[in-house]
Amino acid sequence: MHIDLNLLFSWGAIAKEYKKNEVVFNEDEFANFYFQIIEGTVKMINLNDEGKEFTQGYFSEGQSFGEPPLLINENYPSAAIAIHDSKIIKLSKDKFLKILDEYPSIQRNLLNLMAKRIHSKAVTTKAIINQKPEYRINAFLKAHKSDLNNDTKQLVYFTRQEIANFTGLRVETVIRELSKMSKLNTVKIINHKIYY
Amino acid sequence: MHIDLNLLFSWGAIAKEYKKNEVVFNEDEFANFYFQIIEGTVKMINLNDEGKEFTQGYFSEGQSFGEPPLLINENYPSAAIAIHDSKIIKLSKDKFLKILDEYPSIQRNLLNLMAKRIHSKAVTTKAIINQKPEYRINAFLKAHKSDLNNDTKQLVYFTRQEIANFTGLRVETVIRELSKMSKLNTVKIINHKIYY
DNA sequence: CGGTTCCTTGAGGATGATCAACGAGGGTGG
DNA sequence: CCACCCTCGTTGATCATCCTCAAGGAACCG
Repeated sequence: MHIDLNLLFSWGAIAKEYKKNEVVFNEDEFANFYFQIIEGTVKMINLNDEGKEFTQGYFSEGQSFGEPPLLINENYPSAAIAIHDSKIIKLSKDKFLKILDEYPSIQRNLLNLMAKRIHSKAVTTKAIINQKPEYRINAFLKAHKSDLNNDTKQLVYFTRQEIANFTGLRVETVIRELSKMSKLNTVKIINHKIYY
Repeated sequence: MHIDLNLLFSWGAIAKEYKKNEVVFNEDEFANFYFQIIEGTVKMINLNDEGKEFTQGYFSEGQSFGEPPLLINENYPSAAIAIHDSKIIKLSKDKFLKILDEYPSIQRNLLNLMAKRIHSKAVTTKAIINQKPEYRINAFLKAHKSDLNNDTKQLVYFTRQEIANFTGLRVETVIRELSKMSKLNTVKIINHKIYY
């Protein structure tokens, strides 16, 4: 979902620039703003005690993120960090809630977006719980396939470290598992690049 | 969230009885109905290839479940099974969607519910990914604490098997971990019952 | 061409799963 | 009342798997 930029600006939203690796909000911080990406990419992550990173999701151009806590007066369960230089539009919580009230179609879009997110989180959790690294990686690759064309394998634009962060595995495990999978022809690896 | 029963009936909903262990819907089945529990309890689960069960959630009296696929034309990512004899109200998908259109306040309630679900799924995923059994169990216990009173420990109404299914661990691990935790006084175990 | 990020491989170890066997409690019907 | 059953809890031994640590190689970019 995304809300029309002119509408956002007319309600007093401002665009803010974030440098690569800059924090948009932190875990356990209270939610005060609606965020929508104009350009760039943001990741939502959790860090555990040992500093291991788990990625909840990536968001890019045209996408909003971090809405649920706005609706339920909660703190953010994860941190948001720009992974490229990004331009992000911010609107205060109360204005955002007013927009939802005034524009039923926006509220409906948001509802559908939430439904999609829940669905994909259920799928993700299911894959992660399945233990076996191969399942996790496969599920990740399937979920993040841009094109659903089955015939030809497509380049995967994620590093092995990123796949590890998404699947809760370690890089080395991802590497070893991917090379197993390439032997079984589940993926193709050409010149270190992954095709799925 | 729950929708007023009279309203549901006036739109043609019917109440159906389910026996203990009866399937309400299966994983990968297409979503045709809105479900709301009148009495009883339903669990949403996934089974992996080896038949190991992972619990996505429990739902009881007054709660609805399985809504997201209705909104996005998707199949169910998990199965729903009655864990007690239950009475559940069913309303067809198109009628449900019409209700959402006609009653903005219901749509808004659903939106808030979805926000809550996403939030708690994020928290769950975070805990599970944290690897360490102790974290997972602790997070589970905290999330399912009925009362937020910190002073006195309360009885936990889950079997060790259920905790295992929620956390993706095995029963034996849960048992061993719980007895470790009782030595550290994180939980109390009296006569096999868990207090947290 | 120097630095940074990413990928790769091996060896060793910790940990949770698995398997197997048994104990404990609660409810029901004879 | 007690004998049985069924579900739940417990314990120990062994095993497979993924993590950890360490070291080095490859690709890319200004």
